[in-house]
Amino acid sequence: MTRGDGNGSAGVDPQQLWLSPGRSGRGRKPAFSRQAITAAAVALADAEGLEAVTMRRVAAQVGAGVMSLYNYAPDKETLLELMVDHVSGELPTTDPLTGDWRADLKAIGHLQRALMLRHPWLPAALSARRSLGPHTLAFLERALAALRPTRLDGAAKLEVFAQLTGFVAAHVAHEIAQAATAQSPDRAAAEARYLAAVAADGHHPELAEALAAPGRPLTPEATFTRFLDRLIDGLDADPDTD
Amino acid sequence: MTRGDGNGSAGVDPQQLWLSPGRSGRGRKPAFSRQAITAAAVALADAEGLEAVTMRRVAAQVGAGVMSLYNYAPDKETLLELMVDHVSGELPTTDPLTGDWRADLKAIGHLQRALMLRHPWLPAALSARRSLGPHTLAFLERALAALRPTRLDGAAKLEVFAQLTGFVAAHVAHEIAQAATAQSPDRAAAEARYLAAVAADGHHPELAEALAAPGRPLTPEATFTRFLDRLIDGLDADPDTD
DNA sequence: ATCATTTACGTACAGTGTACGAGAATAGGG
DNA sequence: CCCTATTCTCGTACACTGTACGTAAATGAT
Repeated sequence: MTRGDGNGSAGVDPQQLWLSPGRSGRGRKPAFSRQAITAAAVALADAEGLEAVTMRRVAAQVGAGVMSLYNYAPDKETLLELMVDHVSGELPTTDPLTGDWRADLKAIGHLQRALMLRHPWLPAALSARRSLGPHTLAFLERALAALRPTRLDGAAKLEVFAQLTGFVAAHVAHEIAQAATAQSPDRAAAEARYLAAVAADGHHPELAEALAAPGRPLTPEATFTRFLDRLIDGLDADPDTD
Repeated sequence: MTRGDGNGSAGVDPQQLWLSPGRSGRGRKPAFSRQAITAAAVALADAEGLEAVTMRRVAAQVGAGVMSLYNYAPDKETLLELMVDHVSGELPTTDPLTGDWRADLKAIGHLQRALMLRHPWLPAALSARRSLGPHTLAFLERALAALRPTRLDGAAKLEVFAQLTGFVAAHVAHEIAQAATAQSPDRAAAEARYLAAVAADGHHPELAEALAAPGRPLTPEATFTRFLDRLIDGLDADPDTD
């Protein structure tokens, strides 16, 4: 019992998903499509957040029976992967590159951030999910092209892309959380009150000082740009310089 | 629609948790403790992952009835916050700082990474959770102290800490996922086969080349250090230089 | 002893993902 | 044209989730 979970010997290709829808013409015609189901799930997540994406609600959205969804995705995890790749299709992959790999990489980071702001559930859905659907791959291809002027080896380029994506996701998640508390006055007030109390207890002098001298607030955009620039400017074109 | 999501009017202090255990002596004595319950939940997560942390299993672990847990934490979300702060207590906060703020910040990053590797559920639990328990605050205090030599204003220091934490979490999440697939031979083989197929389709020349010239593999440790150094070395001590 | 207060926890309920299987639709072969 | 294999739809059922509610027990103050 418990779950059987058995990661021991599942043994199915996790990427078989992306290959071969493979209709053989025989049998009943599908009444829905992966596209439609995925799009419905995305619409639901956009409107009400990731936790609103339940099999029942997605089914209702597309007008299908709940169990019919399982003909298009073997389980909910997979549906989430489909969602991630679906919205990744919004990322442009044909704009010309400038040839300045740092500038190109920064542009890629900004594209990712914009996508995540448009789909606030994306950072959460992305974390720990490592799927590589066609749209994700197309964007990866573009990032690798941007990195061509560097002399990084293949593994290092892939690592840079993963790192960049993770960094942007972490930043946007933080950004969204901050915006959410800022938009709810009572929540913001409660947090401010709590921090003030902590600062007043005498055990957190640095925090007290930081809160006392906040500085002028920057736009999230500016903060993101600053950190992204720092990260990318720090990257080295040649791996063997240290 | 779009974002409304309806957090509209919850309105309870989210930080009241950390203040006032406030026993007035009256009434039945508690048979358990927040500490014990939190520790049990952490042990469960360490052993079987975050999804094994259910109220029923935690209760069984500490020998309590399920509903008794709700006397110690108002809901599961809160229990997760308690868990985060609990393990944050493992972070040292009294080692002397060197005065070299970059080196100190790097050390802080390495401490965070070590903690997350010890508790692999931590990156997931951390993402989108923005609680500030006493241990988290103590560590924040330390980070602020490390940043004292800079001329950053308060908000910028806090931002640096949040950014660093997010960066480390993203990296470790990636690192853990990678280690997991590497450890399961069939999964790794399936992924390799899939990528090889994609590389062979002719539409992903950059990916094909990257896979063909992987370079010698680096340890996760080395990769982390490299990126962390890049990020921190890129930080500026003075906010007004651009 | 009474009473207000606090905690313990059994029961119950709405909601989750999904296994199973019965029925409907389709296409090819006789 | 029926037959049959195949593919799809989807109702029902089950194990499991978080937690609201209510009752019973324990405690300190009066």
